[in-house]
Amino acid sequence: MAEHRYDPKEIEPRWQQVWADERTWEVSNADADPSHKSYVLEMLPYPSGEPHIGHLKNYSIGDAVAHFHRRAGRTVLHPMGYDAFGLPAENNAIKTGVHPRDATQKAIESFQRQFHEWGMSIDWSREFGTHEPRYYRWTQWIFLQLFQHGLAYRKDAAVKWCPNDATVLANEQVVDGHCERCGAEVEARQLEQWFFRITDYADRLLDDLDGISWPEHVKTMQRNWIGRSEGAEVTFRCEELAIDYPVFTTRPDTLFGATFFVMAPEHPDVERLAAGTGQEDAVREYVNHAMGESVEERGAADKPKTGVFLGRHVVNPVNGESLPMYVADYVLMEYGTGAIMAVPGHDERDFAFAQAYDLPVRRVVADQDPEGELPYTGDGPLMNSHPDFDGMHNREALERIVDWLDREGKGHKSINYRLRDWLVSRQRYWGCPIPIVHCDQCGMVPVPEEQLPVVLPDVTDYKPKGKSPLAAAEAWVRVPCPSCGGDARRETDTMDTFVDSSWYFLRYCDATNDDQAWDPSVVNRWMSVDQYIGGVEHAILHLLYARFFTKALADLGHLDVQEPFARLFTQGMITKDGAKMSKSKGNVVSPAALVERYGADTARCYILFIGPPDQDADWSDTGVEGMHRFLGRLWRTCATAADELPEAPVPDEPDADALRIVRKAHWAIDKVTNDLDQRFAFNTAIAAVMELLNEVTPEKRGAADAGSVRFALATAASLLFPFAPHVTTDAYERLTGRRVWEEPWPPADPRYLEADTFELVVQVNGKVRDRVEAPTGASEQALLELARAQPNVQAHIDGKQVVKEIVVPGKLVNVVVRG
RNA sequence: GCCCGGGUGGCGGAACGGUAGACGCGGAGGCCUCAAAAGCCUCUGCCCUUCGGGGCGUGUGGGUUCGAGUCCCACCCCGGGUACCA
Repeated sequence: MAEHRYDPKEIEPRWQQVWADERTWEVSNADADPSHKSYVLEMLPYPSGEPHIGHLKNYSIGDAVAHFHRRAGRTVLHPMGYDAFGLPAENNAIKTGVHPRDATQKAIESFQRQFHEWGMSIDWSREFGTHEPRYYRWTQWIFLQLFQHGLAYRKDAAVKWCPNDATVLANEQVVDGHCERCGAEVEARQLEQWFFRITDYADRLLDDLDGISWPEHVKTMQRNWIGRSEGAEVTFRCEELAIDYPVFTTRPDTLFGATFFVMAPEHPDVERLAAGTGQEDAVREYVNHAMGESVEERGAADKPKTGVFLGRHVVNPVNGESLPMYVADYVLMEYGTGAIMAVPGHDERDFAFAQAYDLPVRRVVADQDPEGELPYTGDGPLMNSHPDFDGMHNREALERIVDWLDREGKGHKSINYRLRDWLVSRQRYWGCPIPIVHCDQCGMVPVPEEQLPVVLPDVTDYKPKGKSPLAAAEAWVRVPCPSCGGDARRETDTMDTFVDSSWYFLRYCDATNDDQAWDPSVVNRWMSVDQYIGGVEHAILHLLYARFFTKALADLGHLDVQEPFARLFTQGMITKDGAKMSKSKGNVVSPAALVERYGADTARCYILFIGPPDQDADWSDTGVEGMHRFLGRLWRTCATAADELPEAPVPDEPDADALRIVRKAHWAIDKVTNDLDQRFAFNTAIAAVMELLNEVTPEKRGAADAGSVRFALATAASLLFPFAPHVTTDAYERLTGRRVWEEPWPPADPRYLEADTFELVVQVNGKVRDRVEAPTGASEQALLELARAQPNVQAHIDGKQVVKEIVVPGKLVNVVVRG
């Protein structure tokens, strides 16, 4: 008899070849029927170097979901592509002179090879890179759609500038005052840039979060980022200069407590306010200093409050009081109106400023203790305000005061957002060109659709110089104006790469369409993505932008869905020895090395077995060995059984040993199905298959008949298929002659889920005192009698008074005694 | 500071308010072998034991309950997000 040895190096390529030859995972748009389609998508990779362990986890999760959905009878769209534009390839080009396209292409090939070696069930007919003209042609088309509908615009604004990458950044790309990418300290600059009007969608982006199945913490992060605040805009007049200054406040109920007024250093009126007051020099000096501060310095929370008197006053509209005006850097120009009313009694920042500059503090909201410590930011009845409002709860007074202001023309309800418009232009080379031509006569002219794509030209110098390297491609820049035909120049900025990834999920639906970005009738049938899977680091940027694009494109009539990702799963990080893997730490686990040593099935299974996939997990080298042993045992047991045991059906009345393993098989079906369907509990699903196999090994299965053993083993292979597709396919074929991916997901037979007897747990005063075999359908009375008959139970209740008896049918009995 | 997660054996982790520690790793002993590798079997939370069993155990302190890792209150520690947003 032939010795069976588990050899992934032989098994895995053999089945990968079958899947490639037969294009097993391709789906036709004709089969996209909303009643049974499933769109399973993992975030597309940025192709740089080799795939890392996080990719393996991401795509192992996605592939398991895709397989499970397929075998549950759904038509699964499971595509793959590459987010290929971006700075790392360009920075590499500056260093080495290698064209970013070549470096990117090399990385893409490495990703492609490994995805194949991992056995991922991907529809390769829909593959693309976002750097290919056949893709970015449509990125440009979308830009023009937004431009033509006023959602893309150019304006001069204070923007965040990364001096190292020599480009502007979106607000979302600035982390603690530093460039998200390179870590350099970000500067503020006044520049004319391109923006997308995402703020128009703030309310919808907020409201529609309620309708999607996303992790609550991701929704919370988006809500905080959008930062909707309800309040009022209130007008304070500077009589000396006859200028009205509106301020935004969320606490109009504290208007009577305002004792001074503060403007941001960037406020355009600061200089003219100070003019002629004797404060000019002090103000100018302060403003210059504030402007010179880095974003990080200025943003430090514990920074002492500083500011300078402007020499002017404004009138508080509710009581006519005259309030001194200050300029202080704790007020931000980009939020609200760039000016605030200061209520030191009920705002910590205003209080700190008042302390520093010896300004009056007035309590206008009573605390539990009316003379309690200030500042008090909580609620309570108003005091020291106005006879009409004193004693009224501040939340009610808030409404009344705003109504009053409105009637008097001094203010009105208002809503403010933290969200800013999305700055999308970049002064860099390796990105999608913005399809706009600047003409002295006609202004900004969109490149006509039929001339798309505007192809990214080759340049020799990628180095950023404060303007795009494309500006050096003179022959490319100079074009006739599409409108008047006169001399004109192309826009030389490129788009933020987040633009590329904000619509790729739409292109997958109709990836080979050369006539349009997509056919709406096709997209409407595949979308929304049923299950999206990726890292939580994209909780704000990518996910917010993609939602915005989807809504904007829907408004323009190009698709019918409002939300791109119906369900989201965010995976945890894989660490090594508790630390993030990095080349500098030398603790990188390479998927390629893993697959080489153990095979893809082991690598994929272990990464899912290691713990709940949404949590961080620490890599263990010995843990992988264990998984490899398990897969080897599974394959060997199946292969041997296929050779040695005759083919036979499961008997109608299996004997005791057979019944045990058939029951275990159905238990495992039930468990794995639930773990996959209801939760993302891959770790416990795999553990259930391990338990099943442990019952069916030759040493453990006793006298079970061949049919029952074959059934249990085939079931184990079938259930493990979504995680370890090669070894299970091979084992299943040996046992049944059929292809497991063509088999429907097995149903659990309820007849086998419940046994004739169960183990009754007997407690006395909540402590387990015995366990005893009991018939499944026994009455409560019968269970009680059985329980009390046990000697050890007797010993614990003997001589004591039975106070109460609890019976949980099918589970336990608890006898409560006293004395 | 605020908002989320999370604290369970030597380790990763299981556990509808009902047997805490499934499954795996690691460890101990054994089988097979001339020997090894591979494989297989048994045991493995801590303490006590007359070997029947008993006591203690899920970050800490309270509470609810016949019964709490699970629910409630207060607190401690770790991780993440966010922070002059008026």
